[in-house]
Amino acid sequence: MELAEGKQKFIEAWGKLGSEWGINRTMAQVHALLLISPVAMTTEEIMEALSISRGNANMTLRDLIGWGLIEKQHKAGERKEYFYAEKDTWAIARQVAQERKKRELDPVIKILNELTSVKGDEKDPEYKTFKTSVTNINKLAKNVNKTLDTMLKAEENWFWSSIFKIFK
Amino acid sequence: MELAEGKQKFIEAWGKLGSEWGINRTMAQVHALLLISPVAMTTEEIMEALSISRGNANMTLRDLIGWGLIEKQHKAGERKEYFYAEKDTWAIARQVAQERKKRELDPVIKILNELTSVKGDEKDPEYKTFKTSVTNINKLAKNVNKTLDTMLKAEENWFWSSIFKIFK
DNA sequence: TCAAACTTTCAAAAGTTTTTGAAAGTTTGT
DNA sequence: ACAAACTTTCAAAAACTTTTGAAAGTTTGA
Repeated sequence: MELAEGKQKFIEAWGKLGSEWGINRTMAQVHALLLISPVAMTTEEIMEALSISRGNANMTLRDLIGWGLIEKQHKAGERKEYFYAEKDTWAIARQVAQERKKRELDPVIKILNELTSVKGDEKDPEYKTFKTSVTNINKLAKNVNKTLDTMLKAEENWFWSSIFKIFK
Repeated sequence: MELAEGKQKFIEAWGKLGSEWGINRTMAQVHALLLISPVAMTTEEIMEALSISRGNANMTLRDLIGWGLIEKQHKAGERKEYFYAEKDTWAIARQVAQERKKRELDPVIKILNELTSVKGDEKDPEYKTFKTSVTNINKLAKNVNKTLDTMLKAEENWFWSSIFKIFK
C-alpha cells in the first residue's frame, strides 16, 4: 500500500471510530491528520487537506484544544497559527478518558446517588426492583470510576504491565 | 424523593448516558424501563409508559434483543409477547463491551494491521511519523483488546478484585 | 377458511447535528 | 490611523438520525 493511500485510510478509520464514540467525525479526522503529520499545520492547510470550510476547521481546532489533544504553535516572524497533535498514544487515551469521565460518568454517578435515597415500601415489588437495580448500577459505576481515576494517574508501562500480570 | 419521580429520573439519566455513548436514546430508555420493572412488559405497555409509537417500540425492542440486553417471554395462553431485561449489572456491562468490541474495535484493529504494511522511505519524515503513529496506536488497541477479552471471560468478583489488587 | 390479535415494515415527517461561508472582529506593522 | 493578515462568529443550509403511523404481514383458534 502506498503512503498516500495509507494516510487516507487512517484518517477515515479514525473518523469512523470517533463518530461511533460520540466524537464528531471531523474532529476525529483533523486529529488523525495532525497525528500523522511530522510538522505543525495551519488552518488553511487543514481545510485544504480535508476539504472542509474555514468555520468548521476553526471550531474543530478549538474543540480539540479543549480536549487537550492538540496545541497551538507560534512561529517567530509569522502571523499564522500552527497546530500540532500530542503524539504519545497513552497520553491521548488518558486525555480522552478524563474528558469523558468528567462530562458523562460524573453526572450519572451524582444522579445515581440521589436515587439511592428514594424511600418506599420494602414489600412493594416495584420499589424493590428499582432499589436493587439502582444500587447495583451504582456499585458498578463507582468501580469504573475508581479504576479510571487510577488509570489517569498511572504511567503507561506501569499500567499495562500490571494489567498483564493479572491477565496472563 | 418519590418512587415515581425516581423512576423518571433514572430513565432520563440512562437515556442521556446512552445517547452520549452512541446508543440511541429510546433504546436506552426502554432498557432502563425494563431494568426497573419487576415484571415483563408488553409492547403496548412500553409504548404507553414512554409515549413512543408502535413502530419505534418494535424496532427498539428488536435492537435490544440483538444486543443481548433483553429477552422475550411467552406467557401460556397469551398471544402477546412480554419483554424483560437481564438484571445482572455485570452481565450487562459484559454484553455491551462485547457488542461494541465486535462492531467497533475489531474493524479498527484490522485496518491498523493493514496500515503497518505500508512501505516507504525511512528517511522521509512523512513516512516515519505515519509509521510511528500507526504502530503506537496499534499497540494500544491490542492492549485494550486483550483486556476486554479477559473481562468478557471474567467473573465480576474476580475481575474487580484483580483490578483493585493492582490499584491499591 | 376466516377474522381477531398481534407484529413488522417503511416512506414520509420531525428532530438533531454538522457544515458552510460571508461578515465581523482582532492583531500587527508601518 | 490604516490596511493587510489572520481568526472568530453565527444564521442558514445540508446532512444525518430518529420517530411516526398506517398498511401489510403473520399467527392462532374456532
